Amino acid sequence: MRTISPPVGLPTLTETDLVRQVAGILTEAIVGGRLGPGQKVAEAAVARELGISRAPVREAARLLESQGLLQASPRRGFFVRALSPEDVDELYDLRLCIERHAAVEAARRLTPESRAALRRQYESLAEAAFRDDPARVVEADYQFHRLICEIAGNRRTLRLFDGLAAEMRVVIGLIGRLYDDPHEIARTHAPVLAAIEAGHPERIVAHVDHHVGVAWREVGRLVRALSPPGRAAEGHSAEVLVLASLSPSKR
Amino acid sequence: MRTISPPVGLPTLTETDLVRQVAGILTEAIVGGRLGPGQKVAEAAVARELGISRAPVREAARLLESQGLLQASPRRGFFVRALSPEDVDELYDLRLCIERHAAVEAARRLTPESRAALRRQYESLAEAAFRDDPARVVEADYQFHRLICEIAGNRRTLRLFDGLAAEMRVVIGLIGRLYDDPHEIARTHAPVLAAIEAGHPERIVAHVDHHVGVAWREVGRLVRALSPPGRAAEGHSAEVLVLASLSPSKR
DNA sequence: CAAGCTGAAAGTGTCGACAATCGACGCTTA
DNA sequence: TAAGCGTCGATTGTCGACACTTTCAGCTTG
Repeated sequence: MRTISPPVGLPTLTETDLVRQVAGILTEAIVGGRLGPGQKVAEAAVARELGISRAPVREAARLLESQGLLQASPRRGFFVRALSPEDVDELYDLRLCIERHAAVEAARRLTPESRAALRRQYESLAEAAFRDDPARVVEADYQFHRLICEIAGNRRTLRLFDGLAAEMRVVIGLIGRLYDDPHEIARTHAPVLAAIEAGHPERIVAHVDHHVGVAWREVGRLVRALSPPGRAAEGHSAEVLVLASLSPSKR
Repeated sequence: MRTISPPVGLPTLTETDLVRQVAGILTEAIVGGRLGPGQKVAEAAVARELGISRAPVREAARLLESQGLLQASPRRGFFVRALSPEDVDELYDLRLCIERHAAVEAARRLTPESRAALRRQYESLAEAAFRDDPARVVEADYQFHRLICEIAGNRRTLRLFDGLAAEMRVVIGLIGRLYDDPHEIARTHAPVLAAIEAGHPERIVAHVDHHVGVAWREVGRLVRALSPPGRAAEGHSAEVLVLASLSPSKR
């Protein structure tokens, strides 16, 4: 689970919270592709597999529902949210909207430290691309954009970004390697970094628009290609889910 | 409870869901000011008062936590989120960001029907302002902006807007009458409506910026004024909460 | 008199159980 | 043979209970 934005003044209490643990496990299973879109998430099965009762599972499912990862159907249970092409458009439309704003704001607030961090993140991305490591490219890509939101300094925007990213990862996890040419990522990220460092709002917006737009079209194309026959993952929930086990702290 | 986006093709099933009912009741109590910021929401007390068990209350509380209305403190319970001046800034920063975008998009997608609906909403607002009815002004104001997001056609943006609005209403409900001069609302809304109808992106952004900016400063000022001594509402949870009762359908 | 300690009370986290409901299978019937 | 209906199993929605934690009032002590 990503660093949950520390509420206000709470000491970021123990993570020995079954609900959050289960939410993390389910999230990981979903974005990792082990739970495919449309697949049912039976609370009893999850509880049995994790060796806990159904109550924490229910609450975790409710949490993930509010994040858009699961979809609740009353009296029928929870299902992994299946993303339609329209969903992808909505997701990217919203993401572009906030990321433009965040990038401009990040440039305004850029400090030597955050600037260095952003550069480091870019380097890490470029290296992953150079090594042709799709998984790490996706991760570094995500972290780069997340860092921009973080530097912008609006915790709500950051939380929103995390939520959008989680939803998208359902798709991305499915697709596996997102880009045919990993090097293209580095190429489209560089101008964004440069624009933020230069601090010209119009240029920032233009480059963010271009960069996110590329990803938008790419993902949209892939989802559209997968969408009609994508019902293959309607698997039954009877089978074992192979969830990650709970941390050994408790039980 | 807002119109839950009809999943895929489901017939918008029964709302006889205790969890959602409780969530609605608590939301109403919070935005209505009966539960003040920082006040504890003891699940046992709520369950007792509503005559149900704690399980649905817990899940509803988690739902509201994800919406930002409540704040969970492990092992200590749920508290009504108290908004600091920084929170207000974050909220409005994000709201401005998406509302700009939504207004431009709404203008692009404006149909005769949606245009008429927007005008109607504006009229309703102007009338409430003319009659000097603060409660209805706040409501009509909200509905006007919500309609813009709705016309923009991105369901996620709309949901986000609803979430932000709910958080803000915690403050607004406290403040009571938001504006000293209700007529000013009508004055600052008119150019927004006109700009959307005209369809000039730059003008739309400019007017939305101005209009939301006014509200931002206004709310910010009020919250800042209330913030230091605002701890008065630290009431105990032992007292009766006077929640709205459950619909008579069940139990 | 203030500070720390101790105990009880209240409240949360989790569990197992039961009833209501949904979906599926098989049976009856035209 | 196909459509309609009833029954059964599985799963959800909700409940009450128990253990542990936190809180707070009263007491002890420096």
